[in-house]
Amino acid sequence: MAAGHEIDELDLNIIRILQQDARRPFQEIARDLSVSGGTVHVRYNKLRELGIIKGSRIIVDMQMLGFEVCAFVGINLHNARDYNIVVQKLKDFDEIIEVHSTTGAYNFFIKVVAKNTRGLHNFLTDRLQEMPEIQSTETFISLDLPVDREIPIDKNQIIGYA
Amino acid sequence: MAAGHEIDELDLNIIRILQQDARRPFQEIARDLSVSGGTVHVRYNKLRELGIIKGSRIIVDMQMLGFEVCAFVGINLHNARDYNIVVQKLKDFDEIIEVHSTTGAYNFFIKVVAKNTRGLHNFLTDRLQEMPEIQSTETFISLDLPVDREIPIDKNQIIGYA
DNA sequence: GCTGAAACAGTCTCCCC
DNA sequence: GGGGAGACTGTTTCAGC
Repeated sequence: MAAGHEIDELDLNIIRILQQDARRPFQEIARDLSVSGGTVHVRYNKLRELGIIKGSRIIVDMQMLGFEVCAFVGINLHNARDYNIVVQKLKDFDEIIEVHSTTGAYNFFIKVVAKNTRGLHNFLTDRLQEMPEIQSTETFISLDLPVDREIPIDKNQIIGYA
Repeated sequence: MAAGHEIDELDLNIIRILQQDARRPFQEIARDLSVSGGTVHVRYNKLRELGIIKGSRIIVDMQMLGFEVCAFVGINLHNARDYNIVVQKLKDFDEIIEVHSTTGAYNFFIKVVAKNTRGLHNFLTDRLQEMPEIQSTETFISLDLPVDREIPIDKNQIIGYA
């Protein structure tokens, strides 16, 4: 990390709090951490500029929004050099919310949401498997998500951490 | 959905905006959507009470926080009825940020972060594969994440949506 | 169910230490 | 680099429609 941008325990505490609740007022955070609101603000801006904090999102209930099904799909290409073409095409499918390029048995690993199993089936057969670059796919439907949490930052495993 | 709690286009627009930036002031949202700040506030409270909005998180740069490696691990159990025991044990590993129970070739599919490949290797061999309930694992290291986005809610696929 | 106003609280900047 | 003051802005409640 660039000189003069070391991350300290205060930064980590701010991140830790905002990982639980991104809308938490800086003043409240300041009180919890026994610093002034201005300090929290300055640190937050620094973390955003450094790119450590990339943004924020509300967490929505997928099922209540009508997406009953979540699945992972392993994708094999005929030709690994179609990488960029395939990424571009995958981006155009709204159902796909993550595309990972992976080592191991698949070229890509994608996370997909669908309204129901029929929607997933249509997506897989009519759209994904129609792509000429794709050789084969394997689907894993997520039936339950017993653990879903943020990356732990308590461990001081920080680059540039003093 | 319970009567009297229909979700309308205004609710969806509020969700859509907050999915991009959870810290966006309600007043700004109100101006964008040509309603009063009070209305946005009431709608937000309703969506939280209904559980459609479950919370919010900042998005942090995993790599800058010292987690260089992200991987998916498919897990097979000797005995599917060890489900609960295994979930409990997996919860205790800080490296594991998602545990999915899946159909297909694996009983579980987990998402793991680690400091580096050595950390991942230690986790897999010394800790995960030491669990007696686990028969086998298969690891897919995520080398790149070209797509990472929120579930689309533009499509009116909402339960109870008028 | 929404608006607009009013009281309260938080943001954000800046100057001083 | 942090604290505190101050102007600005947002939050939250509520009477009135």
